[in-house]
Amino acid sequence: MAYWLFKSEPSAWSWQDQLAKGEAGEEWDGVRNYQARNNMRKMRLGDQGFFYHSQKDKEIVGIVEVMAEAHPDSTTDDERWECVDIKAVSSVPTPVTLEQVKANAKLAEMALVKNTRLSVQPVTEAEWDIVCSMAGL
DNA sequence: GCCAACGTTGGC
DNA sequence: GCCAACGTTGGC
Repeated sequence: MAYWLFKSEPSAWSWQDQLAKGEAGEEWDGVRNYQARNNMRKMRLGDQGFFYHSQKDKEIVGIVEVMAEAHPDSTTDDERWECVDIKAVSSVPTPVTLEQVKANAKLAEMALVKNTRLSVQPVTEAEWDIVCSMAGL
């Protein structure tokens, strides 16, 4: 199983919005970046990811699961763009801030730190484990 | 609100 | 195919 990180501006699509969708989940649409799209194409059913609030909060607030693999993005006719569907699994007991991630030398290679503008990122298993424990999981 | 980083577009 | 111009993202 692979791990990912989904970044969203709370004002556009927040963790609360995602939670409200429950088991129905939601398309992770609107991605217009090749790297992010390529990451989504690699996702498989059951893969898990962090849900990160950018801008104001800058923290990992929840865990999501891939419930549908890459398919055309319904928000555009441009067939270049695809998206996956994700559903909320749980909120994290203790949100992990960007500041905390930056302060941890073992997480220095995370795309969250190195490639700040990428909205859909891969997370290694080692990084996943560390962040989970920081989050109180 | 500013600005650095980076991706995309389009002229040549 | 290069590169300048431009637009967007996101941290500060």
